Amino acid sequence: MTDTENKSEAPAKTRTPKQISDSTIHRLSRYLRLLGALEADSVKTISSKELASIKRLTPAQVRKDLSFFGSFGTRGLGYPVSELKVKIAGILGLDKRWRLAIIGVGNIGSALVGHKEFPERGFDIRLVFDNDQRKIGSKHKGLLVSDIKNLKEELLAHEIEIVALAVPASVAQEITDIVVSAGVRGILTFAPIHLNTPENVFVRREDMTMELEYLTFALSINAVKSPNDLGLS
Amino acid sequence: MTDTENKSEAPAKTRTPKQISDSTIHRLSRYLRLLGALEADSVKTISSKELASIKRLTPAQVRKDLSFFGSFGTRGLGYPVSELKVKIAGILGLDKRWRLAIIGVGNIGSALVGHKEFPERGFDIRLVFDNDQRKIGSKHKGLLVSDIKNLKEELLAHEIEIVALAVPASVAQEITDIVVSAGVRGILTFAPIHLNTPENVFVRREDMTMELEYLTFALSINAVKSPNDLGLS
DNA sequence: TGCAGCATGTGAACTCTTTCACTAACTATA
DNA sequence: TATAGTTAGTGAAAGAGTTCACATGCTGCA
Ligand SMILES: NC(=O)c1ccc[n+]([C@@H]2O[C@H](COP(=O)([O-])OP(=O)(O)OC[C@H]3O[C@@H](n4cnc5c(N)ncnc54)[C@H](O)[C@@H]3O)[C@@H](O)[C@H]2O)c1
Ligand SMILES: NC(=O)c1ccc[n+]([C@@H]2O[C@H](COP(=O)([O-])OP(=O)(O)OC[C@H]3O[C@@H](n4cnc5c(N)ncnc54)[C@H](O)[C@@H]3O)[C@@H](O)[C@H]2O)c1
Repeated sequence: MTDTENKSEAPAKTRTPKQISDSTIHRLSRYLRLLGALEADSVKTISSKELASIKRLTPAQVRKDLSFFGSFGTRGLGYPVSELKVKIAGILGLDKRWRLAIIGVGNIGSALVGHKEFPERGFDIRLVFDNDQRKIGSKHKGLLVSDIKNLKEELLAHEIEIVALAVPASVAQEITDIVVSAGVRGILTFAPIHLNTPENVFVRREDMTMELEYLTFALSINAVKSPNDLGLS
Repeated sequence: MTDTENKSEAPAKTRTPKQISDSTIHRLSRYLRLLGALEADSVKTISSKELASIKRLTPAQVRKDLSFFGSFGTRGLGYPVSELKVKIAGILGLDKRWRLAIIGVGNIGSALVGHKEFPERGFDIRLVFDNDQRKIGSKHKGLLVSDIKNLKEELLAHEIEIVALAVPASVAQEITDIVVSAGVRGILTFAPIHLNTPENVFVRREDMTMELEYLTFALSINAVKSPNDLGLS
């Protein structure tokens, strides 16, 4: 920790390094998707107003998000589509290809293995693991299923950077520990439990039940109260 | 102080009805999961401090979340596990079973159909749709695949309340329009595009690519800068 | 019954995020 | 070259969400 001498009585001259928020990063992903579509349509420039139209965002939001990373637009004109796309990709770390492994080739795991969008966006699934003898050694959509027993060695050998965890919750933590010991610092998990990991490992959870419960909450409130608002979308 | 009897029987004069945040609802889901596990272990009471340990939450956060909905604990003791579980389930609208339909029985769709946790948590998958003639009429994990042509009629007939959309992005919007016209007000979508829906329809998006890009952003920053902080977790 | 200890519930402070409002800067046109 | 029109960039204000801090009120025990 530490770093920054900040904290004195200085009223912050310039919003120093700045902390980038969770939501800003997610929005960058969305801008990127839209820019890809625009580029395919040969659109040359786009204004913050048009970019904002991809959802219920405001032009100011778009400009602020981008301003954290630099000045990419031209006043009076807008942003150059192709250029901005490259910039955002760079910000998100997508100027390189990433090596992934899928652990657990069950319902979710196989869905991931077959997903065409991943390689298109820079994610190469290099390894697939399971502990089921019937699956190990078999080809799964072109990928040989490896034995979970060799998890650490194979992750290291293939220099895997990100792992998608699609195993039962009961074994998610123990597998996580091995994954972390293999130097993997990015985990996308589908198990509905909290994973304990060191500070420098990033975990994102894809929790469908949680999202469904968000919907039931919203629907229940709305059924009882007024038919709109509550700010949920 | 406390709330003096203003006019009417309106509670709280200051902090008005209040808006419940997105994050509070998600945390309630997580509390609920933990409470289920605790109940299974015959734990009788739990303090906000212990509840907070499920992640990087603070006891104050837990208490604040719950306080939006009432006073469920006992000072000096904590919260009664079983009782709190029922209360939170009620808040989230889980005191009833919900009728779901899955649209698109491809990679993701079949994963959802086979997922055991859904029925356990109150979600009954009643219908499954596809437009592929080879799939229509066949049984998929016990469920007959319906023809997408009959979407609206079947949704209405079965009084479907929530739909999970697992179709290609290219057809997601048109299917959404039909779904909405059938009175469905909750949608969980896996297509990586923004869906246009009326105000009173709630949409939640499960976007794996976005989460992966969050990881690549975090990993890139960390590779370049200091090996910790930046507030990302 | 009284006392010590403990954990809730909550206004208030604080921090983070979004929106506002204005200036700077470029394009297009005449 | 001047001028009108447009839009990015950005401090500052406003709005949300989180954390603090403490009084309140319960439990358990002597
Ligand atoms: N299927 C869904 O729609 C869905 C929805 C939400 C959450 N999830 C979660 O995603 C995870 C995976 O779900 P699923 O439906 O794919 O389950 P699944 O049972 O179909 O697949 C799990 C796979 O993991 C393998 N496995 C089990 N133990 C292992 C081990 N120790 N090492 C390696 N592999 C092991 C199994 O052999 C199996 O292939 C679970 O945690 C589940 O709760 C699934
Ligand atoms: N598979 C993944 O891991 C993954 C990851 C992220 C996002 N997604 C997204 O989830 C969605 C589904 O992905 P998938 O991998 O399951 O795709 P898929 O192609 O395996 O399945 C799509 C299914 O939808 C059906 N379908 C197509 N058009 C239809 C129509 N008009 N009406 C009804 N059914 C129709 C197809 O027959 C097929 O069964 C896509 O939008 C995809 O981008 C998938």
